[in-house]
Amino acid sequence: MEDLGKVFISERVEQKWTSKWHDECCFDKTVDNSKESFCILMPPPNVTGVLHMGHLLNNTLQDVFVRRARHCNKCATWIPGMDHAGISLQVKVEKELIQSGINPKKIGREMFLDYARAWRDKHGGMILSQLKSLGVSCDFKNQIYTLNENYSLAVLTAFVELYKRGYIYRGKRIVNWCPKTLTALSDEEVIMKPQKSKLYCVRYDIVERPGQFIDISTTRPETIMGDAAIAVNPDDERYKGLVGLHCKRPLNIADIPIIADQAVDKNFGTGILKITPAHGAVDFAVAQRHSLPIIDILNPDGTLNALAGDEFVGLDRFVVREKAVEKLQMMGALPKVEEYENNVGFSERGDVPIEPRLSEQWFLKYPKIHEARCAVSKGFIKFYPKRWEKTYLHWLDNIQDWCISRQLWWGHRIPVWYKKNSDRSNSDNWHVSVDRPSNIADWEQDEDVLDTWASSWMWPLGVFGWPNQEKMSQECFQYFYPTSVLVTGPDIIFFWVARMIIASMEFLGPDKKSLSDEEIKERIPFKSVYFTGIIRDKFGRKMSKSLGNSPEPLDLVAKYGTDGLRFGILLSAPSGQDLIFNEENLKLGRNFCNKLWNAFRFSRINRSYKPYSQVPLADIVAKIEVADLDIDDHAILSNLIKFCITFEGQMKNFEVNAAINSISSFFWNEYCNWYVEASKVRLRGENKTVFAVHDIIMRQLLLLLNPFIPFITDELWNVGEYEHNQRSMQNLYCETAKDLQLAFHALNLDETSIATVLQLKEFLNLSRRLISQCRESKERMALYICPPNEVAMNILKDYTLKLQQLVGLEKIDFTDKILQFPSIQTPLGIVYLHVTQINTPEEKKKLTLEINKLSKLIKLSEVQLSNKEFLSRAPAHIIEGSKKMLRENTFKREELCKILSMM
RNA sequence: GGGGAAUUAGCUCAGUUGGUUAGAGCAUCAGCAUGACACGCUGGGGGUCACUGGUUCGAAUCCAGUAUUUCCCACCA
Repeated sequence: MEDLGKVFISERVEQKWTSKWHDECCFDKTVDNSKESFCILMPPPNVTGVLHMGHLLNNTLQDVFVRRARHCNKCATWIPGMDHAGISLQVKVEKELIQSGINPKKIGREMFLDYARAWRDKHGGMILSQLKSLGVSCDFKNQIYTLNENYSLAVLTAFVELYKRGYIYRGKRIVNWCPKTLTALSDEEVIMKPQKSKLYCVRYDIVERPGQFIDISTTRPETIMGDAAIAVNPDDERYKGLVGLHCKRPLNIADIPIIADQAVDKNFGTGILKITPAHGAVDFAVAQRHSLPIIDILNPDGTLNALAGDEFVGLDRFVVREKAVEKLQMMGALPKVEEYENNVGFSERGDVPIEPRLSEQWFLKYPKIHEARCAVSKGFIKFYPKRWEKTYLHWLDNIQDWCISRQLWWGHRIPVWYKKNSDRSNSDNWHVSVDRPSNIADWEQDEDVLDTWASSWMWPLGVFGWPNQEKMSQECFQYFYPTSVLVTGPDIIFFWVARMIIASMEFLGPDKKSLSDEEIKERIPFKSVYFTGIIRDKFGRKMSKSLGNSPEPLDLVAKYGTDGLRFGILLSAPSGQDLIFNEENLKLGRNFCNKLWNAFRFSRINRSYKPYSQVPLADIVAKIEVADLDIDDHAILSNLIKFCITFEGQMKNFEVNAAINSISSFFWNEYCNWYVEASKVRLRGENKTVFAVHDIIMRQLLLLLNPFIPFITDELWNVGEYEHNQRSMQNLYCETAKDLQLAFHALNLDETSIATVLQLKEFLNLSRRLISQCRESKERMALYICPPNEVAMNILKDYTLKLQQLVGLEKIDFTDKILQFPSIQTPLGIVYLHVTQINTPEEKKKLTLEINKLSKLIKLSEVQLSNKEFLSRAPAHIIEGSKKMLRENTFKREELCKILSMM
């Protein structure tokens, strides 16, 4: 065996294993019909993105799941991809063009797209290569990009099909308009932010009643010029007489009617609402009901147009707000201004307030809402943690039509052509098809592209080549669909998760108006959804570029090693909760790896016989001499099985954090701190059985740990020569608890050894406490033990050698007398420490304290056991337990009292 | 306004259907070069389980209410 250094140095092995895995095609998609399939689709990162902590967590989890699946004898694949990131990329390219003096709007669509593609090729896709270096085990040869020809076909086919099925329509409606990126947005892309603003009270004169006026509250005086009416609630007694009259619009002066509409809230402000049909969703609805004119005073970029009147034309909306206020004040039409906090919608990408704007867009009325609902509520798709189901269902219950067109160039261009010089509002003049019309010269294509999410929602179908049947079978759709688990953040539950489910319900299989439960089950895109937490900094803030509170993942790799980083991040990720990032945990991850490294070094140290070649578990077990097995061997092997059962359950339920803690606790506490230490005495004698037990534990740990820390485990697996000819352990089978039980059958493991070892542990702990309290010098000391019975005596006698080693004692002796030494009670008897000088008052104080504590417990038990209700209602084992405790504590107290009386 | 989640040691969190004296890791304190590991080992201290009621023989756990924190949805008057 080669010489391993004291410290595990991650970077020495990472590169090697990354290339090895990919050279050996460990992660290539294959189909093995004898095995269960397992498939994860990577949520495609934005082509514009760079690796951040969220990706790290998300992809580490996916990697853990897929690697674990491979060890569980599943035929597993993980398909990576990349999202073209519509607005995001377009904004980036525009910025770059402007910086180099090019007006992106003027160069035309084709040239812009050339620039965009060039940008993508140069800067795009950083993440995937960064992920590769983090050890993710996806099939990099099989990357899907949302603008690929095949994938685009899926996106466009979906559009065309939905149009044919009557779900897509073109409409002139109020949409969320981003004046910065000059495109419409979906409701989901609007972020509400609380803003400190002002509530202006504006005075409108009543035309028919000179000298009379009404006051109206508004936060947006710049839209007054677009007012088409003034509305009150029909039930509002105060204003009943006004309905049907007119009032004077104070800016861009005109007479506008006073109308009554239910949409007005009597209790807000003065109870009067100004109606600006082109610039508010409610207002637009009111205007439609009352056939009001629509006065659109805004340009797409947020400046005002001629309809606003000469004095405002060309000015920005916020400049106009100030000017309007000034003017109203001069006119005496502004009786009151109050400070006011309200929520304002911001454009997610542009980060400016969105403008509700009337415009013509493509809308989708969601299909298969009921089915998408059932898929989750009936448990065909399981959410982890389950509570996100409510959020999902609530969204579906309140779903609004989706504006899917974007006024951008980068993306999937809407597959609709209009007859040249014809009326576009008449659908007779449309050609809606994946293929362009044959006499293309007579047609012009819709200028817009689809919302990026209207392409990513096809992900589970598109990656498998839908709708092309040939491609689908080539991509093994039948075998891998539905995919196993989707790992993503809850922040895109509406954007993406819900929509993927809807798309799958609608498009998989024949077109049907509704689906049976069986059909829903067949169409689900994934069986489980694992929602990760959101990574926050230690102040609980989201990690973001603007706050600068996100560490650079690759720096962390350099500091803690990839394995340490992976382990650390999972350690701090309790399931179902946001996680507070703490670099301390990464240190723990690194330390864990180092501990594993050294435990391995220990298990291989000083071995005279040759390393194994190709070692199946059975061969190692066969090296054990059953007669040589001692209590610790029995206990550690029994514990290994117990721990594996726990671990398997946790992994099955996606409790990664808990699983890591179990494995860490078994490895560190049971194995390193107890078994390794206890076995040192026997290892002096080249005990084959002990070597074999170490080997079994190490081998199993490496297999179980591999999904979490793939580099170090593969390295050790090979150094340890569990496999001959330096093969990676990636696709090896990991024995289950059941397999272990079978393999250990011939060993006749005694499970009661676990309890006995627990007693020994406590005995040891208490003895050590006594020693550390009363230690007089660095010399080794002597203990005298007074066991309460034969059984305890025998346990201790068998263990004497180990005890001496573990406590570092000069001598252990047994006694049946009460000695004048400092003492402590243990489950295996009273222990006396031989000292030259005893501090009697101190000892007396200690004993009295202990006696008092016992007395309290005894009292408690007595009270409980004298309670008739308790005796008649509590289950037998609880009563028995209480009695046993009373007995034991009474006995203990008597013992201590005796010692005390002798002092 | 509607809904979700959280509240347990200084910090981060476990605590399974109520049941013996509430756990872990980190931090802290003390000790230790003990045949892998100081990225380590050993031991100690530290909790009125947010609060108030209720159900129960028995409540961190179940119920009701209160408080605080937090997230999501709705909302440019």
